[in-house]
Amino acid sequence: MARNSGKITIHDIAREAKVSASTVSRSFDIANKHRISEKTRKHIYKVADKYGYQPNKIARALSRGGTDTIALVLPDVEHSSESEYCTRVIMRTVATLGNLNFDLKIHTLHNDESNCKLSELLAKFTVDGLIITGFTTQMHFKGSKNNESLPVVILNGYEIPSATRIDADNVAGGRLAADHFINSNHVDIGMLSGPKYCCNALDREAGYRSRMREAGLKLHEEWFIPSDYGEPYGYEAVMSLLKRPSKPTALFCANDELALGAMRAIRECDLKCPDDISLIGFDNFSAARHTTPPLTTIEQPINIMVNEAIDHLMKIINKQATLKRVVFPVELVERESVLKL
Amino acid sequence: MARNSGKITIHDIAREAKVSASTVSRSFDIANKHRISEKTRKHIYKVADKYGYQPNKIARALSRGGTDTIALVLPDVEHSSESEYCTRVIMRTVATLGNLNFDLKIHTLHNDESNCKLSELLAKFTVDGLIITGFTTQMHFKGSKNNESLPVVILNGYEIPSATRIDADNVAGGRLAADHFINSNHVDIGMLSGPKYCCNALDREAGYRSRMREAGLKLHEEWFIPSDYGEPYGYEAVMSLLKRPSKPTALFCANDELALGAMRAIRECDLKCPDDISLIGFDNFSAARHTTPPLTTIEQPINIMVNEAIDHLMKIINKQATLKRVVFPVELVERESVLKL
DNA sequence: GGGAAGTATGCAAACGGTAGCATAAACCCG
DNA sequence: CGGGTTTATGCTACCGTTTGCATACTTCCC
Repeated sequence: MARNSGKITIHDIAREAKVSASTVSRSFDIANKHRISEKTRKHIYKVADKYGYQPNKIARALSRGGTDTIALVLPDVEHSSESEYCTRVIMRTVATLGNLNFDLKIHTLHNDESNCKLSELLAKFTVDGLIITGFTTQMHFKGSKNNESLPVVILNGYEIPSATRIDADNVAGGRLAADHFINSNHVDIGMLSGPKYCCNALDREAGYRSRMREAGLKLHEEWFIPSDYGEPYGYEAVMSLLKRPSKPTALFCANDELALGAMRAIRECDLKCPDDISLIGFDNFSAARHTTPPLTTIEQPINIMVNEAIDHLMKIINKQATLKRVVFPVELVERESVLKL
Repeated sequence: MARNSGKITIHDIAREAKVSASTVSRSFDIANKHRISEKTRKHIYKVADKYGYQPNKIARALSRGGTDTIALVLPDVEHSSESEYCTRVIMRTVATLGNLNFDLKIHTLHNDESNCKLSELLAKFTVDGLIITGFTTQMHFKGSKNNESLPVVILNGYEIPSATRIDADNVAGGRLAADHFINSNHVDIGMLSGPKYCCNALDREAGYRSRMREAGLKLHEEWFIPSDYGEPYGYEAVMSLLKRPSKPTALFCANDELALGAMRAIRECDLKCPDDISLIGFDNFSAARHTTPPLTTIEQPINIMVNEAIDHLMKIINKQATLKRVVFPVELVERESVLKL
């Protein structure tokens, strides 16, 4: 039995308005392709309003063959350090989709889905397209064999064959950080380099190192400390670092949370940031402006990136575009956590 | 033209397996109501697997009259202080729904939707139910006239007629905070009382005041400072407070972000928390354990509340339950931001 | 061994729209 | 004014499932 039985349908309106169902259908076709006289449209709208009629989207989807819904696929992490990132992406996505009259579904990925075919995911989620974001480690999806481009875009994540990939220029971000330290005359610099398995952390480190090399700076390997993302890890890393005889004067942190932990460690060792140790973070998450001192950090243009992701996804859905790779520039937002020597 | 043309359908499988479409359909009916011989089921599964067939959920939805998806409705705030809350609720919701084979949609509310009928929202979003969360100010939805209970639950938000409401016991939370200060022998206590229009802040304040009154404490109205939620507001409030001749020895903050701002202000005035001013927050968001000092705060059982919301929503959808009002107990998690006098 | 009871399957009518084709009406213009 | 073009609408066959009812086939038991 239909759960929504009792609902009024296009036929009720047609009967009441003394027109055919097609006419009613056409009068609700937003893209006014099928023309209809303004008079009947008005008339139909009046009847529809009177009965509170709304076209049934499911029937429409079945008939048209598109759900006007896309899914945002996120890592399945309840205690995610990424909560701010997730929320920003979600909020921006619903806002942008809203203008396009698209809906948004949220899915997380379970292990048994991590190596199925992307096209199966689309069917399973009942959506027209996918934005997969935040998966920084390798994924094992199978693309389409015939190399047609699927309506899938990877946002800030590990590459998937036959899907468009959009992310921030993490390498450039690393270079920017190194640059800023170098311009402030720091020489003994290190890095909380983040997770070894995480592509964005790796890129940030690569950029940082390459700029250091260019400047002829010595790379002290013992000052490159990998760890998971998360405040406590930054804290621990810096705590252990500060016990050593020789310390860097500046530390680039692969994300802001690590920097937060670093700050706490510095404070607890009765040192001061930036006087004793300068810090640069990455992400410019909201807390960064309220730390003591406010954190200098690297920002990626998340909103723009999300918009681009959606824009391109729509083009693929409408068969107006295919594969693409976009990298967005990042920028350094300078606050007070770096000391000029 | 159907966008997903070329997909293989139940009829393809039927033809290939030399059975009727109904038989294929029945073999995919999880709730094995329509019995089918194990032999043919196996056979059909084999064929289906071979062709990678998945039943089309849209057609199923149309036929059955239910989408097996619900929508989570959130406030439309990109720079939300609530990002951690949102993410936690979203993550918990997808996880729980996943077990029920339900999908999750995310929607925000625009002004033009703020006073339509709930049943229209359900149709517009194409979902079987709604969880509306985080709207702490009054909403103007119209319920159902015939007083049947709609599949809508309000989680942590302002009441809506004819919808189930679930939230934390904010009043008790306020009492708990006052209690803790009182047990630590504080007498001159105040509150960053949060937004005046926000029902949970109001409840927290009411509980706090009532416990103070019971204990015979003097209510210094000038130490009750309302403001929006957000770190900067806490900072400003305490900054202005600290300029006054007489100050409280303890402050209850309507949420953790306010407490964070308060801590910063205290630090910048060269005072110390808790030595000079004790602080209690509300929410126990993740940063609370990493502040200096770690923040004593009140925690609401979000995961349990979300589960209850979904559980009850499912019951309404299946017509097994109606209206309900649930309040969940909160608890104080003690850390180091309160000084024992 | 023949009817009752149970089981496995097929048929066809929904579910609520959309859209191609056909038709009718209106308009245009030499 | 009559044929050509445009515009507005109706008819009907889908879209891919589910499901009530009918049917055919088994079992079973007296």
